[in-house]
Amino acid sequence: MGISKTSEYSDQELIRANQFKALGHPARLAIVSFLMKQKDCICNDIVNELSLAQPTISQHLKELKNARIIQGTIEGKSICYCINPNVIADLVTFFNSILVNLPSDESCCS
Amino acid sequence: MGISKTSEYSDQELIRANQFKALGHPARLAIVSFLMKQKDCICNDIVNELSLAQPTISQHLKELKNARIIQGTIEGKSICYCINPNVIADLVTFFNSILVNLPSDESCCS
DNA sequence: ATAATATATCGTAATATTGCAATATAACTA
DNA sequence: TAGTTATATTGCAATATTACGATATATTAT
Repeated sequence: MGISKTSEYSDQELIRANQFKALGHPARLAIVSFLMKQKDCICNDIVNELSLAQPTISQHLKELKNARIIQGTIEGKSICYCINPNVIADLVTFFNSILVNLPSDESCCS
Repeated sequence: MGISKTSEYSDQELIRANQFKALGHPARLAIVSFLMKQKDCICNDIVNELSLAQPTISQHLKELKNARIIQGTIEGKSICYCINPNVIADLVTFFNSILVNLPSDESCCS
């Protein structure tokens, strides 16, 4: 009957939720901000930048990578991470479509 | 030295992370989708819509409300929830600013 | 081959989240 | 007032996340 009463959640919903979950931790958000500020690829200056141990950063990077927020390529003995522009563009579209679908008058709940 | 080596995380980062955390669960995302589809305010048809118990929905609504993603107003004996357009607009801006700051050529990590 | 550097994985403790039954609260209704 | 409906809160078990030391892997340098 409802969104999840029949099928649980759709793949789309699960993927989307996973993207937000990945962004929903200050350390991971800081990693994204850092990658953004650097313009070009940054490898593990991130470890020196955040006050977290290397395995912890590695774990956070893995989650961001699973959610496709970032991507990494091997660059000699280090790894070059950067933001995946497609996912970010997709998120812009997602929020824009919410905005567009909202009632124009904000009379509701105000 | 780093983002969090001196001060932990900034208020902005914590607020932002909290917004994403709120969106980072399929049930809460389904609530947002549902509110979006309804255009006007929906109260607790949500409970009938999702396959979760009423206290669980109430808890999820609380988290969305804390993160300012939704807002609720009392409407007689029920409560009218709807999406907060300001936060959504702010998120559009957030992701747009990431897009704008990315290097134009995607040579990096490709 | 050995050492050094960069990163990932494993195991595990501490903590947080999720989901719900039971119960409380608040507002209408008869 | 008592009953009903809509929602919130509490308490708690099951599960997931976070952080990190120890260790593994992979690449480059000597």
